[in-house]
Amino acid sequence: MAAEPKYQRRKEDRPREIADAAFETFAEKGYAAARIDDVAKRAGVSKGLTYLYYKTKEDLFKAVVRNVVVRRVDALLDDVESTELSSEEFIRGPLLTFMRRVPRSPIAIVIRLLISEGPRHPDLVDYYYENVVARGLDAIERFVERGVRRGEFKPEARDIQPQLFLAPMMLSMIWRLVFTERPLDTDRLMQTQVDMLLAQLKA
Amino acid sequence: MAAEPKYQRRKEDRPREIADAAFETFAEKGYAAARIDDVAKRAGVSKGLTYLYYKTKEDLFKAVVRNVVVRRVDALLDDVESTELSSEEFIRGPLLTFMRRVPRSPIAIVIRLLISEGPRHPDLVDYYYENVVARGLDAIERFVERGVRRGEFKPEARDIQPQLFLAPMMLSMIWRLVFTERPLDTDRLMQTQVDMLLAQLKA
DNA sequence: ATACTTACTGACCTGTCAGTCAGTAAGTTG
DNA sequence: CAACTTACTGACTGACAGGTCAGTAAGTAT
Repeated sequence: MAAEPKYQRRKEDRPREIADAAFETFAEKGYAAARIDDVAKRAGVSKGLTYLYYKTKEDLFKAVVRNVVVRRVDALLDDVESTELSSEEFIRGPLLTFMRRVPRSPIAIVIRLLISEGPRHPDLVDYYYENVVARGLDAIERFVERGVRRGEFKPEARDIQPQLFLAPMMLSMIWRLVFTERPLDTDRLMQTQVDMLLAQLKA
Repeated sequence: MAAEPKYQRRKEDRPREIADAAFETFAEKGYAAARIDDVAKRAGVSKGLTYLYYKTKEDLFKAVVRNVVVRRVDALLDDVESTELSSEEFIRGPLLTFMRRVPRSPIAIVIRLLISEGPRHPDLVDYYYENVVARGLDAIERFVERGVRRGEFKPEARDIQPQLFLAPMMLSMIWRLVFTERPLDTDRLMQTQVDMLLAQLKA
């Protein structure tokens, strides 16, 4: 009976496994109420190992946010940008789909964490702003600019704040986070916003 | 030298004083990181006294939210409703002002607390929904309805979701909470939204 | 004054949890 | 197989903070 090993040594995979477990734990309990013991148990690992890869709970938290962010946002933005549709088709298609997805995605969880813990982690907020918000806003602005150059949008379209596209998405996100089971037709919300914006933008 | 008293007994005022101090402390640190000792010190009171008026930290938290909510919302909604302006004037005037104020008001702080602590206090979330959100949405719906009956808005206006009015306000709130010092022209944001909505609503 | 009630204090108790580290065993090298 | 490296474990510690309560003194009644 070759006593099966108590654990495997997997130096490579541990950090990500621990970070994933931490993400789930933070998502459920929030930062303060999440125990490192829980994270470790979830990752199928001892508490001590967590501290081998992440010096402190705060480090782990930052790693989690960065991790989720880079893994998701790049993909999302990339496939939204590479398209040859007309501006209106693009807005009604890929962009709308993107906006619908975000409130249910892990990004929403990260936002919640940033809202509650942000003030005590200003560098994280900066990181998030530069890697998500700024890039997203920029993408929208470049898209509008392209529409204007193509003659699909009128020149005044340039004055529209990109945040106007995201406002209903934001509301939907918060709504879902807080009033989980209260109904809200978020699709219609974003649909209408897009209709209104197109009415303003189109040449 | 009539040794001045160490404290005064003020049974009536203590609860509110403590709740106010708690609100400030929660606002600064969040629920978990706020210490009852801090709250007590801020209220100029001993830790023990806090526990005379509020059985637990959680009780205190709930009292704080309810307290802030009832004290603010009634006033806000009331003076928005009692007006004899035309629908458009009303939207461009009092409603816009209201929307501009909220993100800087204590309501924003309460929202932050609800976002982070909501999941563990479902009754608080219900309370907040019924006393703030539902009433606000309802007010908007009744307002639109009135506009339609007066012939100022077209009948399809009834299909507009009231949340569309609030979306940019929501975004402004979150923006301020997270990216405190990053600029965002929130006034213009809401102004444009109102313009777009009126374009859709007007007969 | 004196006796009495109770708002209020603050030292203490206790459970919890981030962080440590001596020890163990998985895997590797010769 | 033995000697060695190091990924990994889990019992332990120290600090912190929620909650308690015996004692104190402010105010009141007689």
